[in-house]
Amino acid sequence: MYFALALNDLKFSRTQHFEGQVERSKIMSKKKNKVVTIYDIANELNYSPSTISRALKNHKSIGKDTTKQIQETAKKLGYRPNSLAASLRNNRSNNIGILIARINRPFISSLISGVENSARAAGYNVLISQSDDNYKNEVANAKALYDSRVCGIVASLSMETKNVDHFKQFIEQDIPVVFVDRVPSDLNSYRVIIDNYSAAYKATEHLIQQGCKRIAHFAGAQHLNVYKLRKNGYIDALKAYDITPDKDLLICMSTLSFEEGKEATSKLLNMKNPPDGIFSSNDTAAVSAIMEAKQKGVKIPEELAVIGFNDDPLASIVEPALSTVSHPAMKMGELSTKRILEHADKKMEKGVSEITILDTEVIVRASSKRLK
Amino acid sequence: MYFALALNDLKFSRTQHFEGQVERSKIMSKKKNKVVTIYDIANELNYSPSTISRALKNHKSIGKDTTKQIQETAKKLGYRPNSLAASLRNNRSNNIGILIARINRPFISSLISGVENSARAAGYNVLISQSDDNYKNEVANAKALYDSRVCGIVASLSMETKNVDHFKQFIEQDIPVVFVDRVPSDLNSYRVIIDNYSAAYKATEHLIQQGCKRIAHFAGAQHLNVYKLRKNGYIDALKAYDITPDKDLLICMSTLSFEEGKEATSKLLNMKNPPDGIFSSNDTAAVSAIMEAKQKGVKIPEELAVIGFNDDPLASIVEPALSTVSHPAMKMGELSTKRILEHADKKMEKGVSEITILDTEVIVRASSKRLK
DNA sequence: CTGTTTTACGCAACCGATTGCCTTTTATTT
DNA sequence: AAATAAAAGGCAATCGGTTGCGTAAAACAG
Repeated sequence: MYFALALNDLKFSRTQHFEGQVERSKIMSKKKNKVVTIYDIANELNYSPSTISRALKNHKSIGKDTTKQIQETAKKLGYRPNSLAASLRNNRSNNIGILIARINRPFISSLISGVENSARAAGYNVLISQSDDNYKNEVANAKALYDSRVCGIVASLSMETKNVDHFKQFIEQDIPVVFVDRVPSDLNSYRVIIDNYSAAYKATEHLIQQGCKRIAHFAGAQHLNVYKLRKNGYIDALKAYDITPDKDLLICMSTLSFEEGKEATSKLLNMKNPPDGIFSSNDTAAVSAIMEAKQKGVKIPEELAVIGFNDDPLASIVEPALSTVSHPAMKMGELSTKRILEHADKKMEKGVSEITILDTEVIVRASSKRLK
Repeated sequence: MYFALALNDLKFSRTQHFEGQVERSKIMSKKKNKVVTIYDIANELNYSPSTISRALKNHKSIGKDTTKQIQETAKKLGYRPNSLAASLRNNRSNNIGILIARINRPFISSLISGVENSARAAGYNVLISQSDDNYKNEVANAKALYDSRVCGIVASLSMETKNVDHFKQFIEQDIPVVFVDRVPSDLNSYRVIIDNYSAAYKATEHLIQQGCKRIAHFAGAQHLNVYKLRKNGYIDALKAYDITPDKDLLICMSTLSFEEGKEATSKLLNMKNPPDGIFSSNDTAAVSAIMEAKQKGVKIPEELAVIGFNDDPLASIVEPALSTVSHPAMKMGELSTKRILEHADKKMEKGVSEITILDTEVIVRASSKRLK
């Protein structure tokens, strides 16, 4: 009897280096920073660690009462699962990686916010990385996220990215990749986007309906399909209203920055035949256009109507307030997380992409309101 | 001879469940998604895994040549360390946690950006969590970050936080906690802040020097020391210039939101003896004041000079451009990371906090420029 | 009262890197 | 040349949770 009890007591203690370890660990357990593991629960209740593990995740092969008892004891002891251990064993963490160009931009930080909210609600953590719009950084960050065994990634391409091979490592390991906004067109993946073409079409159409005849467009880097689609929407809207696109009014920028916008506006306004409207692919450049025009004494919207894209906070502050196109960043982040979490349940077919398209709307403010 | 070779070949293969495993693993290794581990390198070069591990981190007990050979082979085989395994063993990851109220705010997203840049440069990842200015979320997020074994955290308190016990778990485990901006005053930790008192003093002084006699202040929640210090700086500046602080001009807000600012401004302007200057604890409320004043036909800065705090992008867009106080968010993020990375080298004394204070400057723009 | 299924749980390998201690070999000292 | 020190590397335990397989006992069927 004595032996049986003794054996029982030792049954699930971990293999130890030293003979005296049992005593030592008892002492240890008095220290406050001792962390509780499933082995401690196992010892407490005389179950095996496997039973504890299963009970904690409500595995059906463990009895109802046992499960309850174990879960209560776990709570009583203040057990906190070591996710590193589980991740190592499963070769997958519960971290979602985010790969974007720059965190401190309104659209992106709202996107991240959306991802974070929904990820955390589901018990996942969020790892961020920014490439600073640099291709090499993007590749390095993709490696780093891969190495930390993220269970999925949300990505928006850098301005420089043309080759997307660095995402293939994820796809090969069946790690879901969700591209948002700036997405590649030739990779088997999830995509969460807006209909850039029709958004641009509607924005341009709005300017036309306000009486603009010569509408300029600030286009972004054309290898990024968001900007290409916006440009196409712009051109097709013009054509639909029998306006011949004028090459001089199509300004291709590389970053759509404040400076680029300012300079472009300056040139446009100095033309012998200046535009009476500008549709910018982002709000930053649009705001710079407004400020430059005002400085030059050009009346907005009477002489120059302006509409931007994104609905950044700036848009409602600038004067006159900037008309723009809504870009549901937060929502896009939430949907991206959803795609990743759902992915576990299904098998993605090779060569198939799942695309989620969100609605946008033209937000009309003073900068383009010429009628009435 | 035959046996010796055979033994040698098997020497470092992991313990396997099945007899036929050796063949099987050879087949496996042809699959492209086989991941290379130190065991593979060990087998390749006939060294033990421990030697590989040491060589890869340039441990001095491994010979120079051996180390070189191992590192080259590692590269050749495309070895990528499994940080989960290392983290489990060391009970610490190389993830830095960020705990803030809201990601999509200019100051915060720049702060995160600074943390991310410097962390990644040092080979660390960044985990984010936002509390939405809710105390319970903050506590839960702290738990989550703790559970994922971050090696340090950067935190800025939520508006609601009064009790900071949820940070003690980190300190007990010697995990460095760096508070930024909204810091507690009674916790043994690192802090990266600006001198809020003197920044506010200087901002208020600036308004006085521009001829303001009745200066109002938009104060934030007073249990957060940033806002309390700004209020104190404001009051002391007034006193220094023999202006008696008027209680009616001291508006305590809870969130310093656009709406709160608008409402407060409206009330102030309706007073029989309205203020001729406003020093706001943030730019959002300051901008709302400008807009509200303009709408009421109050001239800025002639009838009402306004200065904000933070230098958000909005500040230079609003018209007239908002004077404000710079808040080096990016820099603060970088310094926070630095504190965490340095922490490993030193021992923090119980009861001692290390505080880093950054310079700020008053940025004078049109909204407060009354002279000349 | 046997034979079969189900229930409930234990065993031990496993994930991959790290590290204290030990052994063997080589270099240095007296 | 003997003794000591230093260099180079291996052994095996360890971190903590997970899981395929095996088994004893209980429930059920016949």
